[in-house]
Amino acid sequence: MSGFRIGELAKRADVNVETIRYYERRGLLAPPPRSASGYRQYDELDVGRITFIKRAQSLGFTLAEITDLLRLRVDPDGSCGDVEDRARQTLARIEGKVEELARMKVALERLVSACENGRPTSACPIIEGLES
Amino acid sequence: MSGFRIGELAKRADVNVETIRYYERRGLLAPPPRSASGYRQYDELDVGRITFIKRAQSLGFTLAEITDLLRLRVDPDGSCGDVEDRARQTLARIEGKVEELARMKVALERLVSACENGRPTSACPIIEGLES
DNA sequence: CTTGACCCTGTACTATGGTACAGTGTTTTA
DNA sequence: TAAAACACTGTACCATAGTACAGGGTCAAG
Repeated sequence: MSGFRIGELAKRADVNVETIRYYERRGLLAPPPRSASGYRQYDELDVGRITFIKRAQSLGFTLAEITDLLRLRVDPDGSCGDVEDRARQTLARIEGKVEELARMKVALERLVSACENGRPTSACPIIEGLES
Repeated sequence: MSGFRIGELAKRADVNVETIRYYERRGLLAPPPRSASGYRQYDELDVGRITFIKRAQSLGFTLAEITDLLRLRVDPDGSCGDVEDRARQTLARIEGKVEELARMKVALERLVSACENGRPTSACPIIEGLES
């Protein structure tokens, strides 16, 4: 319930202490209240905020995009659709990457089977197909 | 047919001149022959090599990984078992990336489908889902 | 025969997402 | 009460992937 300091928050959110201060500098975390001696005071909600940042990051959002997302959340005029649009854009990007990786995978699998057939490695028309 | 200089290669491969020299420094492009006056001489194949790098990069490979891929393609002595090993390692890496992207995709899809337009952002399930 | 476009090397700078001190002050614990 | 552990600010540093000069040399056109 009661507040804790940056080291404890770092442990709970499983990030580096420096990362928390970095997020504050970047504007991803609001400057928290300070104790009499100047120590940052955090609470449970801050764990959630960092979790949010880390999750969003793992979903392919940059810190700049996450800053936008966080700003949208605070904005009373922002609608859920705005966030959905951003998420859909990210989704499209991810799908494109998956498709291209699948193509690359097929090309490499063929290369491997060409090696198994004892073909000379100098002749590698499959990967060269990626060049055009 | 005939060779061309770095500016022409940059245009054809749609990259910056500096990027080409950077790739050469990084070992992604072999140092090309030089003209009498010291100008780098390129040919059509170099366009393909840069396209390959850019493609692989768009698939999420770092330049270090692409260096590996290129070594696989332009093998020094054609020891097929060695090449096969590297190909399999690269394949495993690709599969790992595909899985990672698939996880991101599923998470985002779930959150997007839970999102109903018209809700205020304070009640957006994408944001709520990311916090917990 | 000079101007402008191009190229050379080398170094410095950019952005992103942090991480690592240095030097100092504050709590905690043995 | 002293040392360890933690916190503070500020600055420097890391990797990645380039980009931008500075201060030259080269080459074709007018």
